[in-house]
Amino acid sequence: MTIRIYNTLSRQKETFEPMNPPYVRLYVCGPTVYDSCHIGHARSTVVFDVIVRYLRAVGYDVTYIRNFTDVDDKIIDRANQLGVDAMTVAEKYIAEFYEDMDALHVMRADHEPRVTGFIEPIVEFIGVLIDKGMAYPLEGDVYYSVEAFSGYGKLSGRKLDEMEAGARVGIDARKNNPFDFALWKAAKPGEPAWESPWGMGRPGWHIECSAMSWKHLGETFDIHGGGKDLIFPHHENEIAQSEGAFGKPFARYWVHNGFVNINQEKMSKSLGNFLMIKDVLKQYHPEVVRLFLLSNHYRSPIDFSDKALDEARAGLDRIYTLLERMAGSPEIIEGTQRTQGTEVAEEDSDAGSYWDRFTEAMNDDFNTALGFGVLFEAVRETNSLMDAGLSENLPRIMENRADILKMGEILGILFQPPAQYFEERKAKEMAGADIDPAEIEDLIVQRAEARKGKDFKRADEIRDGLAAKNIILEDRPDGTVWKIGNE
RNA sequence: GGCGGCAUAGCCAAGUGGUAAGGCAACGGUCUGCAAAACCGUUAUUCACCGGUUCAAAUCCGGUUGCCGCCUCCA
Repeated sequence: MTIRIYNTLSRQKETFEPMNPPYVRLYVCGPTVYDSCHIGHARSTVVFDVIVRYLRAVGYDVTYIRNFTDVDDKIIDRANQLGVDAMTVAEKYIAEFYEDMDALHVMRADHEPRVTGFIEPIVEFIGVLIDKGMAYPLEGDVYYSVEAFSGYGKLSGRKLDEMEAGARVGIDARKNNPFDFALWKAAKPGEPAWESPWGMGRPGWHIECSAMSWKHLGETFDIHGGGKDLIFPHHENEIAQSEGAFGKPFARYWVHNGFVNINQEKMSKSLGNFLMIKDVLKQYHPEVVRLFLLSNHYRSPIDFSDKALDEARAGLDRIYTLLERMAGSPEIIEGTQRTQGTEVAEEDSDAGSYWDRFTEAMNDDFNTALGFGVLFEAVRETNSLMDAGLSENLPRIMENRADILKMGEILGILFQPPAQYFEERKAKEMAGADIDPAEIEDLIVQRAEARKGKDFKRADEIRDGLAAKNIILEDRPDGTVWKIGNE
């Protein structure tokens, strides 16, 4: 089994060969906690969540590090606005991050270091760079000297002498080179500050990731991830710091996820169209959001819209409808119990299965969009087998069921009992709509009476009336259930 | 100005040399009192356009058009 990963550093897909199999060391840049998480944070976090789940599922022993930037200009600004201290702001948004990501079924990383808990190694790291002549103190700040690192620009494909200094930000004449960046910032009055050989201050933005990955994963590690926007300058600067300090390659594979646009526009402050995760979750089930985020390849842009989310929901409904159908079948429930002890043997006999096709998709640069294609094919075949005859097709149905759930586990969906999924989906939508469950139940009873008396006109009136409110009735062998439609 | 990406059916989307996955939507059929769900079938002789390479190209090369991202703290 070979996994191929697109490496930003080489701009091509490469065969993934960890330094020390089966160990994989992975570092992903986490959020700066100065505001609520938006849908873009969700994409990055969910994408790497899936990558970690997959690597583990195929046998790698992954050490996953994701940091919190909990001291920074923006946090300080926000604290000043609110009249609280920076720590209070950071704590609030770290708590929110966990709320949002837990809801989205994102696993915790193995270590989630915070900058404020990492000052000592950061100071140590800066000291190494100064000793090597790659950084210089300047009036209480410390700057990295980009000219001292010959590889500067290799990740983002830039050359120092071709970059337009000051294109967006005024040039600081004190620096040796306009692209020199701060490793340490002297404290201004009232700002959070720590002692250092250069005076009271705090770390620059980029140094934390070099220091944290160094302490947790070593001088060289396997995969470094983050959003595309971090390629320059953040990741470029991390490379300069870490390779400058240790003279060894830093991360071997660089993985960057694309952006989420909102109705075809980039999310931005000026447009005021930041879409927060917590707001999206008020309207859509978390697994719908995950399905949406994973329905495009992780490197492509993805466009958020109600229509796109509604389609994702229709797709997820389809899968859960099958699981619900299975949950209603005594043979399958019995089959589940029977096979529970024989999981390992089942996996061996899985050659050529949907799961195998799914792994092929995932092995090709984590192609979750293709993976969903396999999942939906499995759903269709399984429905078809159940239509054709449950008992004669039971072994195959059980096999498909196991594969579907296994794929769901990697994608981070299908974790709920189907009945609960449909209940929660209903609850989400009733929150914003004028729907009274008791009234619906009452109408269903009335309709059942009418049907019993062959008064189909009355029965259809009730059903059509509900349909007008986007409530769909399903008459099943064991009674009538209602669902909210996809409008 | 520099660097990079994208353009596939009504919509979303996978597919990087061997003859167009999957989802949503629509229509027809089976099932049903009628529906819903499910299944079957139909919906791109064609992958922005023009050239070229090749036995063979959505896929490689050159050009044109259009859209987008990055170029100092935004995932």
